[in-house]
Amino acid sequence: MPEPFIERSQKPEHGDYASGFPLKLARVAGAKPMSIAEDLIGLMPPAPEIKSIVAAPPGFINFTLKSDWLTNQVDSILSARDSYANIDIGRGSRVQVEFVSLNPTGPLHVGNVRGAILGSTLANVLSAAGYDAEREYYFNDAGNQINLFYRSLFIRYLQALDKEAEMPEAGYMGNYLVDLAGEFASTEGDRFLKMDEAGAVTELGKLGVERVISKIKEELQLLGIEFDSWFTEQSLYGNGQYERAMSLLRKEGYIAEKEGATWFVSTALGEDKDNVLVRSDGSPTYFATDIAYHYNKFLERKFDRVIDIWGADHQGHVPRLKAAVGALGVNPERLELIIHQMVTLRRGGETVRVSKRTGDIITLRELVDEVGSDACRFFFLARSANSQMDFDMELAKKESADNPVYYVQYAHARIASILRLAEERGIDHSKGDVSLLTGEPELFLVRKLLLLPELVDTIARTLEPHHLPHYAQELATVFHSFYKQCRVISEDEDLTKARLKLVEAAKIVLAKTLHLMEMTAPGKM
RNA sequence: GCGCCCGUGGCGCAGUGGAUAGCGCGUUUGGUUGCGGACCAAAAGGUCGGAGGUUCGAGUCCUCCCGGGCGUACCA
Repeated sequence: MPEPFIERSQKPEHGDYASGFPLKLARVAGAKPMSIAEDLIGLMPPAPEIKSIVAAPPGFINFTLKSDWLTNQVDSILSARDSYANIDIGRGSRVQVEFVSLNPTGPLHVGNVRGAILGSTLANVLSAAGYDAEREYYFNDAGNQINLFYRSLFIRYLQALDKEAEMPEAGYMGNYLVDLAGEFASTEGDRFLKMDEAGAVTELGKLGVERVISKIKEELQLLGIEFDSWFTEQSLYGNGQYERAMSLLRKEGYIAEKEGATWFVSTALGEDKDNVLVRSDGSPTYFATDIAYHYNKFLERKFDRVIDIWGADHQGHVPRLKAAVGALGVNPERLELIIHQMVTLRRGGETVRVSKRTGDIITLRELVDEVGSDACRFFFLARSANSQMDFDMELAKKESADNPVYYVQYAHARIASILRLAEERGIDHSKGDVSLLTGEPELFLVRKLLLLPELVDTIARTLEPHHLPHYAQELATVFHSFYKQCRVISEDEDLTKARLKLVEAAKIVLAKTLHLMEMTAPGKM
């Protein structure tokens, strides 16, 4: 027996909502879809919102809403204002969105931008969907890479003070480290030369990490991104969480010692192979600390839902982390991973390498300076996380004038301009009668406005924010079309007031959409 | 080799198993002596990478093949 379902009609001719349920039911019922549709319609009680329910070949049921119910929604939008499209599917449950989480060994580059934009937008949408959403940045301030960073910085520091020193093998060669070391040479002087080298490397290194993190914060701000929490790997060791996570795994029988190392027996959970947790030299792997980190997320901080956003280069890590979370006694479905495909950056068709270690990078700052935050966000957001993207900076700049970004924002500016004019003329539309909005372009616009709450619902469930820019563009199109067909401020005072209400509602919805994407909604352009 | 992702008009992308596959850019043709022309209207342009299969119905699900990306570490 199939489950009944109803969905948005794909075309206006099919009403507002439609169901292909009779087609599904025909299989098991052994009856003709059309007659099932008609029978079902006969069983449905009349509803005040519904104008008509009709059967349509080959067996759909189409529902059309009443115009006065639709236009009344304009008043609802006006009274909801900024909270319009806020829904409550989350019921206040706690969800954590962790993203970017780049190690503090260098500045953010374009490869990190995609995750940053995805994560911040998702967190916004989840908040609107009634979740208590927390944005977290996790950074690795322990382990191999950070030691290498410490050493690299120290060598650059020595060089900045005209000492002979050679960079370590595979060290961080980027110019930013040279600059950073130069900064420290002038602000800190040569005081690190006077202590023992190991201490100096660590102390200078810590200063370096601090500095890099504050730069990362600044850069994220350029895209409007702020985090609620900055979580350090060190803290996992500081208060024993690492040990607790490991001993829990051990207690559950998922740990084995072999070949001089400590292993997570993921084969017991259907994985292809086991994974090393503690190397034979006694140091924990990234995997081990990631398990401890997720132990912290679920068992210490008790998030109901955890979303990690990773690049495709970490995709192979997903099954074993899920297995590990399960081994900790947490339902792995509570951990959701968004894997976004890689971004290749181009400049006029030429691929730009984005390796931190070789140093040839285009930073987030350069990207935002050249292309602009709004355009960046729209561009990156419009593509589904599953598809890889080429980002050509030349093209992005060149096309920006004909960009959907400006098309959408222009609609908002236009609306603002109309409302400004109405205000200048002293028109008070607060008592406007929305039932006068009977024209097709008006109702079409109302229908479009009503989609946003459903979109928030969809995105909160599917974690696919790329629908947002597409909706924004459709909404702008419908508004522009309405604008062309319906003069807002006219001699007809009552109609003017009614239409001003509609226009203001459109402004609220468009601004909300832009703000969910963390884009600006300009009053003028 | 194996695993994950992608392949949709010239280009860039949407498309919760459903009705005639959509949108932007580009191309062509029109449009305002009124609220912002950064706009609107219309047209041309598709055997949805290929072949099988499941289904009343497949761009969507399954199998195989082709092409591209990313993995496949006692790196992160």
